[in-house]
Formats: sequence, C-alpha cells, structure tokens
Amino acid sequence: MRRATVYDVAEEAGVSIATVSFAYRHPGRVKDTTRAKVLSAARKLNYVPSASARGLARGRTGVLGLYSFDLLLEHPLGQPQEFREEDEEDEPDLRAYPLYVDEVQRGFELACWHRGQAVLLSSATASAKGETVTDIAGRVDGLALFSWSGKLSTLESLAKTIPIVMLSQSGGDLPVLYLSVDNQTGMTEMVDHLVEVHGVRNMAFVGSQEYPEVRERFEIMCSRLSQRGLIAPESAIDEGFDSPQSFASLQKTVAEGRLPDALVCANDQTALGVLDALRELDVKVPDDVVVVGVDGILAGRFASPPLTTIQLHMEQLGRVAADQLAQRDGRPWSEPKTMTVSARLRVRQSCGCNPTKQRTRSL
Amino acid sequence: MRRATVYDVAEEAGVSIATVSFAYRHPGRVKDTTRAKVLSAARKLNYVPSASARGLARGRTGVLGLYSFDLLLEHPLGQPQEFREEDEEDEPDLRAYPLYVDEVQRGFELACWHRGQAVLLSSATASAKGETVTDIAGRVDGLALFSWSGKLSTLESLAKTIPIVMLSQSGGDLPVLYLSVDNQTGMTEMVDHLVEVHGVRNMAFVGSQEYPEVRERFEIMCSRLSQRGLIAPESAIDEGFDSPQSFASLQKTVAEGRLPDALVCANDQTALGVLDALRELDVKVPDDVVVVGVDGILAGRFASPPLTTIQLHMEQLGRVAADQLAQRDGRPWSEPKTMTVSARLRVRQSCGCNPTKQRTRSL
DNA sequence: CTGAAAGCGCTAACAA
DNA sequence: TTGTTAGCGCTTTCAG
Repeated sequence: MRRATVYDVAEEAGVSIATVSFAYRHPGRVKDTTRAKVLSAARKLNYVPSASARGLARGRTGVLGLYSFDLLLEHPLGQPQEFREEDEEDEPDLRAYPLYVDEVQRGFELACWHRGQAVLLSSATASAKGETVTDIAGRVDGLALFSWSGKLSTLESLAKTIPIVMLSQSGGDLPVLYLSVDNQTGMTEMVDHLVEVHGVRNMAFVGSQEYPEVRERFEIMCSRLSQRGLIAPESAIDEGFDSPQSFASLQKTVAEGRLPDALVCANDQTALGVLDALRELDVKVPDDVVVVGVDGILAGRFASPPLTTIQLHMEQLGRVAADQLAQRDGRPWSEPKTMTVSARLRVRQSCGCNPTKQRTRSL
Repeated sequence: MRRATVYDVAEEAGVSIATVSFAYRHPGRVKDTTRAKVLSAARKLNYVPSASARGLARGRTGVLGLYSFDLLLEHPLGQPQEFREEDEEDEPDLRAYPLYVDEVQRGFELACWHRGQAVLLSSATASAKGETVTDIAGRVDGLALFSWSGKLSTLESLAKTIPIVMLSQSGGDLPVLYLSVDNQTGMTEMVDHLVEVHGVRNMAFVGSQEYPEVRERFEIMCSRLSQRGLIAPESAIDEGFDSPQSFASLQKTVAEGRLPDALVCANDQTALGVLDALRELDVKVPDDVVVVGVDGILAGRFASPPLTTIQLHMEQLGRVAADQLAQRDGRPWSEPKTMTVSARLRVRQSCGCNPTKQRTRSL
C-alpha cells in the first residue's frame, strides 16, 4: 500500500491539502473541529509526513549534522559484519571507546535533543575519503566537522552554503566557526604544576607533529618553559605511540640514559602508549619519570598509574557547536569566527601526586 | 546569495538539468567531457545537491534512524546550556556514560558508516514524550527504537510505513523486527555458575518489574532454579535502585537476617545500586552475599568488587539492527519477526570468583 | 477559517 | 549521449 500523503488525508477528511498542512504546522489557524477531523483521518490512513517534501518546500531540513573522520571507525570495527566471539578474559578495549570524539558527539546530541532537534551523523570512510561530506551537507541546516583532511575547496564551497563548525581547529580564514579547546591555559597550568610541585626541570614532549593541534601544544609548553627561565626542548619526540614499534626512539633515549624528568604527551592515547613502553623498559612512573597527557579520556583514569592530564571539556565542545549552529538557522557565517572551550589540569598519580581517594560508593 | 541548484549548474555548463543529475547519479551514462564540464560548473557555483529534493523525487532518503528514550538525556544534561565548572576531584560519572544504549548506538553507527550511510539520531524528550517519533520516521528509510513507552497506535502506523526494529523487546505481534538479547542462555549460565561453583541455594532477584525484559529475566531464573530442583523465590525484590531511598526493602531484609546467598540483579545499574546499599549496611560482597548483574556496562568492570555479569553484546545488537533495516530498503516488514543476539557470562569478583589478572599493559 | 495554485530542487521515463 | 517533461509531497502566499 502506498504511503499516505496530504492528498489522501485531505480527501478522507473532506478538506483541502492546505488545511491538512495547517492542522500540523499552524494549529492556531484551523478550527478545532477541523483539526480533529484531519488528525483522525491521518491516524486512520497511517499518515507519516514526508520530511523530504517539507524540507524542499521550506528550504530547511531542521537537522544538524556531525561529520567524523574514520579513525574511530577502522580500528574497533574489526571484521565488519561478522561477530567474533570474545574470550572470557578479553574485556572490550577502553582505548578504543569511549574516546574524545565520542564525548564531543555526545555533547552535540544532548544539545540537539534538548532543543528537540534531530542529529545526522556521518563519517568519512577509508574508501570515500571526505567525498561524502557534500552529501551530508545537503541534508542539514548546519554541520560540525572533525579535523578536515579533504580538499580545502570542498570546504570552501560548503562554508558558503551552510554554517560550518570546525572542531578542535584553532583558527583559519574560512568563513566558519573554529571551535577549539583552550590549550593555552591547560598547557600552562600543566607546565607550572610539573615545575612547581614536582620540581621538573627537564621536560620533553611526545606527539606526532603532523597535527596542528599537537604542534600548538608543544609550542605553548616551550614558551611557558622559557618564560619561567627553563630550557625548552629543541624538538618534540615525534611519535604517536599508537603502534607497538613506535617506541624505538624512546627505547634509545632510555638506553642512553637521557631520560628527562617528565614526558608531556600530546594526548592521553599517546601517554598510554608511553606508559606501556616504559613498563616494558622497566622504567617506573612516576618515580623514574613523570608522564602526563592531554584529553582526559576514560582510559587514562583507569590506567596504572592513573594519568595526570589536561581535562578537555569535550562534551561542552559538542554542545557549543550544536548551539551555535542552531542559532545560525541555516545562514552560513560570512567571516571566520573563533571560540574556545575551557581546559583544566586534572591531577592524578602519573605526575607523582597522590590524590587521596575515599570511596563512598562502589565506584 | 541563493544556493545553487541543478538549473544554475546546467546553465553554467551549457547542458540540461537531466545531464547534471546524470553526471552525479549515473556517471557512466554521460560523456566524460560533459561530466567534467558539469563538475567544474558545480564547483564554481558551490553546488551542494539538496537531499530533500532528491529524497522527494526518489521516494527514499538513504538514511537510517535510531530513536532513544530520554533516560540518558535527563540526568547527565544537568543545567542544560550552562557550563558547570567541576571540582577537581569530581570525575565524570561512569554510571551515566557510557551505558548500554550508547553501545547499541555505536554498533548502529558503525554498521551504517561501513555501508557509507548516514544515521539520524533523535530522542523522546520529557516534554514531547514520543511525539517526535513520527517526525523522525518521515525522514528515514528505516527506524530502530529503544523501548517504546508511547502509544501503540503510533507504532502501528509507523510499522506500516517503514521498517521498524524494536530493540531489546523480546516479542510482540506488530509487523516489526523484535531484536533482543538471548536472556535465556545468559540467565541459565548465570544460575548454573552460582549454583555449581558457589553453592548458592537461596537466590533472590532484584529489579523493577515494570519492564517486560526484567520480568523475563526473573522468570528464566526461576524456571532454571526449579529445573535444578531448587526453590525459586516467589517474587522479585521490586526495586530499580536508581534512587537512594529505594533500598528500604533491602535494608529491612538485612535487618531481619533474611539475606539470601545471592542477589541477582536485573541489570548492572541496579547491581551497582545494590552494592552501594550493601556497603552502607556493612554487608560484605561477595563474602556475606553474592551480587551479580546483567549488561556488562563499563561501570561494572570498575566497581568494587568488579561485577560478575551477563555480558550482552550491545554493539552487535545495534549492528544487526542497522543491517536488517538496510536490507529492507524502505519496505516495512509484513509480519512480526524475531532475532536474538548472544549473551554470555562474564565472571569477575562480585560472585566470589577471583579471576587472575595479569596486566601486561597499563590498562 | 479554508481553498486554489504556484513553486521548492531533483529524478527518471520517454523522446530525440 | 543528451534534452523535455511530469511528477515527488509539502508549504505558503493570496483569494475568497
């Protein structure tokens, strides 16, 4: 049976299609009895209004979009469709989920739902790298993007069509909202804490320099160090520590006895990798060397030792993105705009602190 | 500046609108040079095809939807728009996120993304309880629903319009796919484990009987107990343990010295509540009483003691839902269908077992 | 308060 | 290989 349309409902109710539409969209402008007739006809025919048609007529979809990259997609998916029976012992990997992207997404969703708005989620896939973004852009009134690795021209086009938020991107000159985290405050607090509380003098930075965000953190660290009259490292240890073999240079450093006082990692995932590597090399954290991260992902909290980190308020980031997009109501920004979300030091034990923990609950 | 349309692109490229459409949708049926002309015109005009128009013309949106209830929405949202500075000590609440819903959602997303399909997320809100579901149904080619508390008639209408998956609902007679977890196997394994390994004779069940899924688990437990020649409890302890005051009856039980050997909880969240309550009453787990749950949420893994549970493969659930919906390609099911996803016992320490844990990594 | 009618931007026969 | 054209289902002036 064909899906019921306004025409069917109008006929069943004995009114015009305009009245059917009004009954839903402008209830005040229709007599109550008429409205009742319409609604009852609709129910009888299982009428479900087509959002496509409405969107077309109104020039607005009422949906906000969030576009991710596929980092998170590839790894945990494993064998895509098939179900792999897990060992009893093999707990799901905290390092795969939830990550900071998931928290941003959650904030985005919460903000939209609170407004009664739907969220469209999409993701670049390894095959169609960034191709699908235009497709999703055509479906929404506003779009938030995680780090963009596709063509700049694609982005430019989109930015002229709908409002775009670039997440975790500290700035640029496209007419979009660059929404990032306050690396400045966070990294500064971290350096100060390590220097003042733990007497760190010799601070190294670990992180893949490929990402602008990572480079920014490194630079902030160096400049704060200089400000305090300490020597900043010439360069970062350029490793992401996402693969087991990436700890070669660290191994070398240890072997040569040039381990610094502290290893500041560009993010928690890197820090966890470093923690693993150090354990294998029999280096004690925090006794032999201090290790800290940035992000505040869950896995860091349960690492051993629990990871001192800069807690980014990712959920807040997602929420702001959604709220800002909603405000634009489909109108693209006409010039670059920048906003920042706070980040604060969260002291746990990998820096040498020993926060007292009294558990009053089982968690 | 108005958004560019097929007409604009066609004019710019000196072709007809059909050719523009073909250039995108049926690249093979257009001469390469023509296609190039079209694409270049499109780029020049920042053309972003309207999904509304396409959806209308095709009678299909290409999007799959997932509709949640607002349980997860209300609590963690707190003061909606405002940002509340958290105490240093105040870590995000593991009991609020991630929960099993989040894992299902993740599976749903992964399956869709893998197929290059977008996902539309929406949620009932306290104000518009289940009203919005029809709206979202009009936007998608298939919809998965978490436990439905709205009007049955609404659901019936939807089920005649698009394919619907009911998640965690063990069966019914609507023409939808009821997709649930294999409670039978899981609960049976649990009962057997407690009886055989821990010598439990006197087993109680805790959980709010309001939910069908919970009642089902209780019944399975009872019948397995009977099968084994043990006495099944007459009734469950009908508490959700989501509010602090809900432990009154448990308190009474303890006071009267009628604590059973084991408290089997309808889900992990309840179990965590029970753990808290017992701690307050100074009852030791697992020494004085065994406590187990169902779900396998993250919080249970980090509870103290770590919670023995039935691990539901929620991600798998979401994945199957998405795959099944995609297969239907917009055609509703014509009769009820049922599928089940596996669930297995995950032994940790709250049952009295003491799984050896050797950490080779920091996590 | 209700109806007639003109699009909204795109797809897919069908023709050429 | 490309163009013409008739919808897809809904919203929204503008008349009545």
